[in-house]
Amino acid sequence: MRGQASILHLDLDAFFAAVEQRDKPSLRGKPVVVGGTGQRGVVATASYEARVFGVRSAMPSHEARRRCPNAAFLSGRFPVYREASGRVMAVLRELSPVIEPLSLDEAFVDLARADRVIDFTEAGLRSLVVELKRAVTEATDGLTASIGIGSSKLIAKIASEINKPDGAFIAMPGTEVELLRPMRVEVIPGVGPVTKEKLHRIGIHTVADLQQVEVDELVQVVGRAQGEGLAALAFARDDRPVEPEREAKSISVEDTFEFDLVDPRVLGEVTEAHARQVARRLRAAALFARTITIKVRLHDFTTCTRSRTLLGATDRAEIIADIARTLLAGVDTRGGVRLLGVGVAGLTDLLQEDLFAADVTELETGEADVTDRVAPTAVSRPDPAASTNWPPGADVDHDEHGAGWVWGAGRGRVTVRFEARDTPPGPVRTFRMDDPALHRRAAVGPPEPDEVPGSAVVGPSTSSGHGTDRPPENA
DNA sequence: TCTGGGGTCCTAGGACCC
DNA sequence: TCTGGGGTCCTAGGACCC
Repeated sequence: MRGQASILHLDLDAFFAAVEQRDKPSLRGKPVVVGGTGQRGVVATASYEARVFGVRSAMPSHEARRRCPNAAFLSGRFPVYREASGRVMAVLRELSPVIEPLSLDEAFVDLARADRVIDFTEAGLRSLVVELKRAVTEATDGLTASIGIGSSKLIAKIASEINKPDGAFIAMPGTEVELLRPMRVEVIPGVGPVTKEKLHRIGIHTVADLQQVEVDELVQVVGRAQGEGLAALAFARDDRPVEPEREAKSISVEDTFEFDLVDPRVLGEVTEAHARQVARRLRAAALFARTITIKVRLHDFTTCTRSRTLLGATDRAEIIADIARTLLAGVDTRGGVRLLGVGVAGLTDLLQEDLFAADVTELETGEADVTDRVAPTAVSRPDPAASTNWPPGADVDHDEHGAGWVWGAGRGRVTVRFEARDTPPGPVRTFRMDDPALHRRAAVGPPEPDEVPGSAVVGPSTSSGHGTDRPPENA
């Protein structure tokens, strides 16, 4: 904790859904749900209109559909979100070079290390917030953010939640403990459903309750690290710095299948495809990994992980794939596999090929891992006429009707609404999926290698700018 | 017809070393 | 012929975050 309210936390409001409403005029003011649209999908973001119906992040999509059948359910356009996020981060970086993005829609800023002189009085911070909110909205063509300012990460983050959406709260030094007192324990980051339940069981419901209890008792209930952490946070004691460049500790790719997979051959192919993707990301980051992990979620939702650590680090798809396959062989998958993941950890930027694993490199060499041989969705979706090529919300162009987005798809047909960010709500038309005049724009979802010749997709796709000619900032 | 995908951090036990 | 301690690395699982 610092003597000044010098940490700022920014949180974009209902970010994914807000981007969709920005780009799809007919959805403005209406419930929008972005997330997995399949049987096993969950909600990533719900617009505030959808939240009225009780739709929440992480809720299964079928439950969201039950609660709000009239919402638009969209599968998400991540290149577009990345582009908007990049613009917001650039605005923050103008304020201070010391920013720590937590995700696409959240970041901390260290105002104490700003390039310019900052007025840390309440009035000064208030006008900074007004200016910042205006800059974010301008840079993103209409998105809003909520901002919190305080003397620590804890307080800044909690403050940004207080007047959400499109709000701000400045917690001046000295007011922190009183601010926290009446709040429920789960406002403290790190207190999830399990910890909350444990605390409830010993009579702790509010931060005030937490302030009364002995550290030893806390440690007994929730463990050493968390107990001591909570005891400090209850009194707003938090000196965690804003860390601009945190290095990645692991890289992983996983996939939940529409139907449980049983066929060991198919599981092997998925493992290999994931391994290739992991290797590609390792190489893109110029990193090498020493530990290979697989994650298997079985039909009954039990999850197990298996890992092996090599003597030296690698970035080779064949080695990662071979070890992953060996690890998978040690798991009983006969009951069916719901999710399969491959990950790596122990990352370094030095190459040191494993002596034993070197045996398997003879299996395959060369550029075989540039494209996926098996797209997981292809194996999990036996139906070739499926609408996976036309995910709801995806950008399309029609030779005659122009720019639009996928309203829905099925039975060999695609319904498109023709509108864009700067047009009025547009008309809806239906086409055959193989209509040659109809084209997908942004590459969202399963990789389509033919669309991106010779290069992996890095950063926003060229089509994601919706008429802007600005180059991507964060590629 | 329940329950994503990408991560981080912590815990606990066993091997191994000094 | 009794049972040290500390430290590190590895593996597996789990809570939590957005």
